[in-house]
Amino acid sequence: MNAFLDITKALSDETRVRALLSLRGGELCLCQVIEFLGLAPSTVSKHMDLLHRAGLVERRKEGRWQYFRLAGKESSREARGALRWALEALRGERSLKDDERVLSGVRKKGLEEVSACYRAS
Amino acid sequence: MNAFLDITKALSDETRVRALLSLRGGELCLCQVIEFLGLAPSTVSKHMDLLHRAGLVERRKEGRWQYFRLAGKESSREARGALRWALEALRGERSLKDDERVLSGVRKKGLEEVSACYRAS
DNA sequence: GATATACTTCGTTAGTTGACGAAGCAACGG
DNA sequence: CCGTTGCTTCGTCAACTAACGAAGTATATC
Repeated sequence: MNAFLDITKALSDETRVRALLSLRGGELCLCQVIEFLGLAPSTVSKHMDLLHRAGLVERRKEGRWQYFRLAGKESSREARGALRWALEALRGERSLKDDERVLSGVRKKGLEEVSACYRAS
Repeated sequence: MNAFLDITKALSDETRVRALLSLRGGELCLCQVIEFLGLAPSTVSKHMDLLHRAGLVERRKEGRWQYFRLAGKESSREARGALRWALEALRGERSLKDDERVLSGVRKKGLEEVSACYRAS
């Protein structure tokens, strides 16, 4: 029940769902998610931590960068089931079209450029 | 996205999840859910309304009684998918064993007896 | 080492939520 | 009608949460 509630709570905030879906195209560095969402680093860090603790997202540290990707085979059965459902339920969601556009921009930039942008704000 | 968030928010509260699962054995009157949860009628009414608005539950009014049952074919594709996932994820959940016991007691009682009990509290 | 960079932790603040009880509404029973 | 009963609505309160910025930590780079 607790694992289930951790998952549903993680999925019950729009910002977190957008962050989760931003990983559909593959792994992203935290600074890329920050740029994508346009929120304060501390806020995004906390969101990603929540997604991770729910098991929906895996993290990988490489130097100073924290990379996140969607949960895979290493994650719990419950988290993978939730992820499968969420991705299916939100497939083609119209209200997320803008996000996809912004995201492809973020993905094209190098990490340095993204970081510079986040530094400037 | 809004429909999705309505569903995840509905599922992100333990009490609501317990109420939802209490309908697995078939339709229940609100007063039975009240007795099952042991909460104030106004509180339970609001919880069931939220579940209904998320599409996870259908309601039926018969005289003074409000009956609730799990979403069926009349509900949205999204709600049915969510329900399928939630039921599967929580199948056999150990922490809900007590609930099942209490629930079978509530189901055995007639509606009048349940109401009397709820009146007394 | 010193500086910068990527991220996290902490404290604050505004808005949300779950609980309750009181009062209201609707349907049945006298 | 009039009271009772099942449920809903409303106002209140305590607890939680998302957002921020400031300060802290860890990892490169000079």
